Amino acid sequence: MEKSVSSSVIKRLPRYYRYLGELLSLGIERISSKELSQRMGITASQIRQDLNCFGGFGQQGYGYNVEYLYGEIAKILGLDFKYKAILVGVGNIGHALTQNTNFEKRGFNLVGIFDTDPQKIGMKIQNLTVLDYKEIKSFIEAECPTMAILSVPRAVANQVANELYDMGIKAFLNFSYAELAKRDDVVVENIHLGDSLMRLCYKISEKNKDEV
Amino acid sequence: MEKSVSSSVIKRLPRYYRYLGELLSLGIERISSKELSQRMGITASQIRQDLNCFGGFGQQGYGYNVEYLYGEIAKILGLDFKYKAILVGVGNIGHALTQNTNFEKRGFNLVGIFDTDPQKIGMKIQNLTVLDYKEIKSFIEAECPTMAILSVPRAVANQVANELYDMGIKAFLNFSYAELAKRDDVVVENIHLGDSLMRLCYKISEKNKDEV
DNA sequence: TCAAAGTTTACATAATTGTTACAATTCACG
DNA sequence: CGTGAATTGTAACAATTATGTAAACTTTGA
Repeated sequence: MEKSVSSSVIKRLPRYYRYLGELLSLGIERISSKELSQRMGITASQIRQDLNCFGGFGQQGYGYNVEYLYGEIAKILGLDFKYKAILVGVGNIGHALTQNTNFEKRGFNLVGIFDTDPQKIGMKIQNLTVLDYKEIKSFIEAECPTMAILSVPRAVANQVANELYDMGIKAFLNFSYAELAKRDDVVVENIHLGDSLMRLCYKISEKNKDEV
Repeated sequence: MEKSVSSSVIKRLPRYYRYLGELLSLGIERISSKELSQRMGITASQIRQDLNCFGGFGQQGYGYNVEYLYGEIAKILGLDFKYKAILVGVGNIGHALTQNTNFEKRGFNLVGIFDTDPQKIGMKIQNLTVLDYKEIKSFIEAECPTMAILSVPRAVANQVANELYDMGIKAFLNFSYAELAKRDDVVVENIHLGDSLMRLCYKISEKNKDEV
């Protein structure tokens, strides 16, 4: 097994990808770590070191080819393979996600939407129909989705996650305020909006202190 | 000026707050760093050191009083003061936010909602009416909000942020895919859903590699 | 009242992460 | 085709962050 790459590096990868995508759409063909560092506000050497974790994508005296690097990072992130995803819980956040997020460009393919609320079951969202949560087991058995977007109330989050786990889902994008119980064979990305708000609140308070 | 607390510590504070809130609702009066560490999955030593950045909230031989510590962290985060916030852009995400997020409990008070779309202007959301973005200047002058939740399309994000900056807003919760230009006197929390998806994609891909 | 058990605090140590510096390489251009 | 400027890749160094632990303090129970 290769030496694993530190999570600090992984966290930065999507940001590199984002910037490269923009450069690409601007028609820029090549970029040096120095110029990219200025745009991104991090040091050039960090960029070089980060990228070197995965191989030498640059060329001395030339820099990095934007299109090539963009493609390589996509491969590293695994965006070239489309994992099937389901959305569980059509709350406002869940609904919003389906509209705004371009899953296809980020490694996923949304194949099913589920809820328990009779009012929501049957609704058309994008090109999908909201299904009854009761049917989720047979759906998962048939479709074998890899990932579930969990957008259910806090109180039931862990229960639902456990049920899905037993049905074979080992990856979650968790929007619920609850913290999912940790398991070795499960990967989770949490999006805790409340935490972000509180961090922002802290920053504002700190800034105000300094100014007084 | 006191020595500033590292951002690693700050990032963890909301999570402590969340766990303490839960303990509180469970009626647990006191907790040791050891037990909390087991629940949270981090070392006891880190918990103690993190908390000690802000003062000695614990008592040797006793542990930490949950209610007291909860209150102290709220004070540190600045949640006891309610900053006025406005929502700019009633996209799906923006709309969802107003429904799901309990701003009041996280240091903010939502006082205005703005959009440019005539179809949305006039809509009632919670107890607020969506106002025309054209009116935002006079509104800001009158109400002096501290923070803006930016939920506008990528293409206009930086322009809107600049306009708001000129009107006096120096704190942003940014949901747009764009990266806001950095300024010294502005604080920003970014929520890049796409990045989270890609990180999750990476984790899934890595896990699959290991298993092969 | 006293001793033992438990726990924080404070600090020393270890591990991780980021930066600096420079040799090796390539490009650009006359 | 040769020289100089540009740029990466990488090793050594510095800074930050996390962990382990001894000393001091508090509670508890007999």
